[in-house]
This record gives sequence, C-alpha cells and structure tokens, in this order.
Amino acid sequence: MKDRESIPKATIERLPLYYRCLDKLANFEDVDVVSSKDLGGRLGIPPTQVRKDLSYYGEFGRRGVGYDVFDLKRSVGRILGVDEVWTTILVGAGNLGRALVDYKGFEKMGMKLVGVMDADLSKIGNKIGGVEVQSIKKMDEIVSENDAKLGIITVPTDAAQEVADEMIESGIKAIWNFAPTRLHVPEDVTVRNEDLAIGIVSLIYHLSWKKRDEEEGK
Amino acid sequence: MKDRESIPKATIERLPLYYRCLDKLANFEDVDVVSSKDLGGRLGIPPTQVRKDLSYYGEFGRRGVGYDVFDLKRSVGRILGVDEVWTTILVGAGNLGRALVDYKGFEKMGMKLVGVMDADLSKIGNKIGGVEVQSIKKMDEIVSENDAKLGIITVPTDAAQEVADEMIESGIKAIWNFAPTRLHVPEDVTVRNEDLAIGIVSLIYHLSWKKRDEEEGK
DNA sequence: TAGATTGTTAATCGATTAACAATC
DNA sequence: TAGATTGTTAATCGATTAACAATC
Repeated sequence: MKDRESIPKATIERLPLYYRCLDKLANFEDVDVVSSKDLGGRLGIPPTQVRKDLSYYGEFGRRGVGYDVFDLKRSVGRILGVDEVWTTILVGAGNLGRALVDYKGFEKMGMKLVGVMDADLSKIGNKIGGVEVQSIKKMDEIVSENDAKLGIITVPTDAAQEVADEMIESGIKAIWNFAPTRLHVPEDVTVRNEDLAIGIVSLIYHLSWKKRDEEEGK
Repeated sequence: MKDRESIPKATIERLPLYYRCLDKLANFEDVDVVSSKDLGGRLGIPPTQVRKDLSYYGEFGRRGVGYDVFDLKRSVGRILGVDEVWTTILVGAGNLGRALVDYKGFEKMGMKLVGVMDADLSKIGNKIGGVEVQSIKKMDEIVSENDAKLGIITVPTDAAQEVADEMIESGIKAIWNFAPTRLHVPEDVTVRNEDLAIGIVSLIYHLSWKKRDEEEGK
C-alpha cells in the first residue's frame, strides 16, 4: 500500500460509492465479476479513476478479467473500516437528528447508534427510531459504557461548540458536525462538517447564472 | 469577471461560507470592515485563498484597508444569486424532508418552499413546518403556478429516478438529490447529490486507520 | 492466438499558495 | 511616511487522465 498520507482525499470519498455499488451487485444483481468500466459506468466515474483509486491500497483485480465482486466488496470494506462496528452517539434530537437515526444505510457502514441525547428536557424520554432520548448529562456514562468513538452533532449552531467540548471530554474521537460553524478541537480529534447550505446555494448559483446568460443571450 | 467556466468548483463552494460569515459580521457583531485575514481566520481558510476567490468576480476591497462588510455581503449575495427568491418544491415528507423544511438557514439563501409532496396517501394533508403535504399528482400544477425551478428529492432510493423524471417534466431545472443514487437527467438540468453516507464513512475510515496505526505502534 | 482488462508511469489539468507591486 | 492590505502573477502542489506493457 502507498503511503496513506499521499492518498487523495477525493479517492477516500469515492470508496464508499464503490462499496455500496459492490454490495448492490453482490446482493441484488447476482453479479460475480465486474470491470472498472462497469463499476465506473454505474457511478459516473472513469474506469481509469476506479483502477487508480484501488491501486493505492493494493492489487485486487485480474488482468483480462476484472474484479471478483464479493472479494472486492470485502477488500474495500476492510479499507474503509466498515467491517467493524463503530459505536456512535448523537446529540440534538430535532428533525435532522431523527432523520439520521432512522436512516438505515448507516448501519450497513458499521455505524451503531448507542445513544441519542438532547438538552431540552421536554424531549427526554421520547423514543426516536427505537432509541430513547436521554439527558445530555448522561453523555460521559453512555460514551464510556459503550466505548463510543463517533459523535454526531445536530444541535443549533450556538450550542455546537459546547456539545463538541463535552463529547471530546467524554472520549469521542471523531465528530460529524451538521451545525454551520467551525469547531475548535484538539488535533487528535477528526471533524467533518456537513454544511447543507452549500448544497442549496451551489444549485442557486448555477440557476442564477444560467438565467443571466439567457437574458443576455436575447 | 473571469470566464465563468474557469472558476474552480471549490471557490463556488466557499462563497456561501463567506456570505454567511459576512451576514453574521454585519448583523450580529456590528463589524464594518474586514480583512481577508480576519474573514479567512474565522473560516479556516488562508487569506490568500479568500482574495483569490473574490478576484474571480471583480475587485471588492480597498488596498491597505480591507473589505466593507455590508458591501461585500451584498456583492457576494449577488454573485451567488441569493438576492433573488428561488421557488422550490420538495418531494418526500419523511424525517429528512421535514428537517430540510424546518431548516431556517435556507430562507436566508433565497430558497422559498412552495410545495411539499409525497406519494404516501397517509401523509397527505399533514402539515410540516407550516406547509401542507400534497399529493405528488399535483406537482405539475404546483410547479407551474409558482414557476418553481428547484426541486429537492428526499424519497427512498428506488423512487428517486421516477420523481426526478416527473420534476423535469414539470419544468424543474435544478435538483438537490438526497437519495444515494445517480440520476439520469437532460443536460440542461443541474443535479447535486448529497450523499450523507460519504460523511460517516470518511470519519470511520480515519478512526479505523488511527486505530490500526496505534495497534502497530505498540 | 486475439480480445479484454488490469496496474502503473508519465502527461495533463486544476487548485492552492507564495511573493510582491500597487495603494490606502 | 510607515504599516497594512489588496489584487495578481508565477510557482507549487495535488488530482485526473492517457497511454501502454503485463497478463488473463
């Protein structure tokens, strides 16, 4: 395997797509062998990119033949770490939190939710997706009992840093942050910001310029 | 302004961050002037990158001084197109749809929701975020009456392509797709895929390799 | 063998960063 | 003037794509 530091970030973001597609191929389409052309074609990724991405981690195919779907799925799963279970807590039991708790796709990726918390007393005790909402004061206990390493923040922007601090204090090592704010964390903690506003605004940007071009074109 | 085609995609994704930060600066912190160093510092972006991003669209600052917060906010708003109102429909009134409808931040970006639809008869008539869920059969009517150009898909994967087809048929020109599948659309329609699984899996990837490194390090 | 497909090197393309003259 | 900061060019860095020998 190549030096891990030198692997493009973009490659790491494509691996989950390969993984999900291979799972579909294996379990729903009964395909045994797939070429980089097939796999890429289904995802809108050039075959040469597929091969390059995989090549950072080893040799998984057979020249002249392609990739064994089952083997490659297992290999990519191991590369990603989704062959293990990652216990996770979520703080912020609003609609977005609820949506993430219910989303079945994450379990397939090794994520196991062991606690949902909220600061709002009126929400405590409610069940969402089969899990009972608990007080944020129980975080320490929940994290250590389950050895949780992953935390999801779906609280309002103002509360996000405070929640992150508590998560880190409890032992969380990776944070998925949906609040549109930058979190300050120690360097051994990984943060991923999921800023949904970027999505809608980038679409508006494209619509807007298309409109301007059309008006000008007349 | 530079040839728009040559502007980096990454620049376009940073503009919403500048815009939101400038809004905060203007309305909550009463700051009048900001330097690229200040603005970048708040967002974790190098000052030279901030200046370069803005420079694609014109000259907005004063040498030796910085940028006028109010002016720059307005300029960036115009660049993005968020100074106009973009009528939008959403299909899929599940938890994620509900979360997006309730999210207040999008209105500030010019998005105005004019219809929420679902195929599930039992959901029709429910109110979510002050908007009544309607039958998907009304899409044509809703889109043309409101001249909606933006569509959000939060239905299960299997239904996504079908919903996209109906949206395009009705006149929708940009689609924000939360279903983890590639949509096939005509070239005058813009699609943005918001694949949430990538977020959690990339965090798992980092945790997983950190763990492997630690085990090896011993 | 002929056709298909991988894995990898080299070339190209795209994005970020450094450096600095211009200017307040 | 001296210090600060922009806008832009050139250099660097990073990611994608093309080309092709190796091999089934």
